[in-house]
Formats: sequence, C-alpha cells, structure tokens
Amino acid sequence: MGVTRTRKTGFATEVARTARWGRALAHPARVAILTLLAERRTCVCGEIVDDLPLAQSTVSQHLRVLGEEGLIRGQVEGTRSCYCIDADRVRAMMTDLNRLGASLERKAARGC
Amino acid sequence: MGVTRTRKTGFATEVARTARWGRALAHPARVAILTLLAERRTCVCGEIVDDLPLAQSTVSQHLRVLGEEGLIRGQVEGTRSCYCIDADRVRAMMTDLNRLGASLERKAARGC
DNA sequence: TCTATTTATCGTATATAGCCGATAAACGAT
DNA sequence: ATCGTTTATCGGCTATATACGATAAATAGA
Repeated sequence: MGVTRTRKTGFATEVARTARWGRALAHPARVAILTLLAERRTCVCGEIVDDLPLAQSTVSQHLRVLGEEGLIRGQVEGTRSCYCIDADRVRAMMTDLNRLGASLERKAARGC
Repeated sequence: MGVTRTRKTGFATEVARTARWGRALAHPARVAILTLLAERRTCVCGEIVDDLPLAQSTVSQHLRVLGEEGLIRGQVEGTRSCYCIDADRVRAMMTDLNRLGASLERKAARGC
C-alpha cells in the first residue's frame, strides 16, 4: 500500500482540463441533457427526467456532474430546480476542444 | 435478471455518437497520446510509453481505445508499431463536437 | 537457432461510474 | 400543522474503466 494506483497526475494541466471536458460529455445522458437545455433555453429538473429513459435520481447525478464542470447552472424556484446552460463555460470548453482539434488536424498523418 | 441495468440505449444516435467522442477524450492519457502524436507527426509505441507515467500495457490499452474510435491508426513495422493520427476521423469528431457546441452557445441561458 | 527487443493481450485487482429505490429536505398549498 | 410535490442525497449493487505484471507473439539480429 502507499502506492498510488490511479494516476490523475503526471499530465499537463491543459491536457487534464481537456480530458475533464471529455468526461463531462462522455455519457449520452449528459449530452442529451445539454441538448435538451439548449432546445428549451431553460428547463425544470422534472422535464429532463421525463425526457430521459432514466430514474430521477440518476438524472440528478448527471446534472450534478454537468454542474461540477460548470456547464450548467441551477437555481431553486420553490420546490423545483431550474437548469440552464452556462454559455461562458460552454465557450471555454469549445475553445479547449478546438485547440486540441486544430493541433491534431494541422499536424496529421504523414508516413503512416 | 433479464433487466438491463446499463442503458446505452434510448438516446438519439447523434447524441450517442457525440458521447463516444467524449469517452475517447475522457482520460488525460489519451489526450496526451493524441497531442504527442500531433507533435511528432508519427510515433512508435515505445516513445509514447516513455512519454507517459504509465506502464506499457496500460498505454497499449489507451492506444486501443483511441484506435477503436478511429482517431489513430497503427501499422506494424518489424517488431514495432507506428501510430499516427487519422485526420479524417479527427475532423469528423470536431464536426460533431462543434455542432453540439454551436447549438449550446447559440441558445444559451436566458431566464436562469 | 538462439537471444534480445518490442508490443499486444491476458489475468487480476481496484477504483470509478452508473443505476435504482428509498429517504430526506425544502417548499407550496390547504 | 399536515399533505403533496419536487429534487437532492444516501445506500447498495453492478458494470466499466484503469492499472499493473506476466506472458505471448512477432521480428530483428547474431
């Protein structure tokens, strides 16, 4: 023991940050939630639950993950929670992803 | 038994496809591999192993994941394996991710 | 042939993710 | 105060992801 088995460390911060965006998008439920939120501009938790083939508690967890990455914001309205997309964070994410994508496309295959 | 517990299904195909891209990028090692491959244009497996704080077998697994999504291609050269980025697939990925990003940014927060 | 090198895969262990039902917490309405 | 509604969190379980060492497979070179 004493040995770290999971290595989240040892990577450049930009690389790690990009991977976190990846994680946020790594489940179809989360992509679906973002898409739904975009379509409706804003949305109460229950509407999201109705739209997904998942239990309410599961949806709540996915909402939390998206919230932890800042991609969505929630605000309590009485007994309900209203969620919406945080455009600034989405832009930040796309900036990172596009930076990666651009560098990959620019210097693509050659002798392989 | 007989009950499906993991639900990969019940989501629109485009949503699922985007989530798969997310998964591919969801680990810093994989982002690091792509970045390294871009820097060097092409790269032998051993060089990647040397560049990452992970065991050879673990790196090999990450290479496989990236290969399964088509983001990289490998070709055997003697005892070595030479990997490179598949620019077409990267473009396809960025198209999907940007389509998502654009729709999220366009219809962003309003009353939340 | 024998050896060294390189890489993929196997076996196994652990950590994380994901799922659900149940419950708690907060609020509105009566 | 009580009840119903809504949502977050807890507990427990299963599945997947991640990690490593060991081994297999393939090849280059002596």
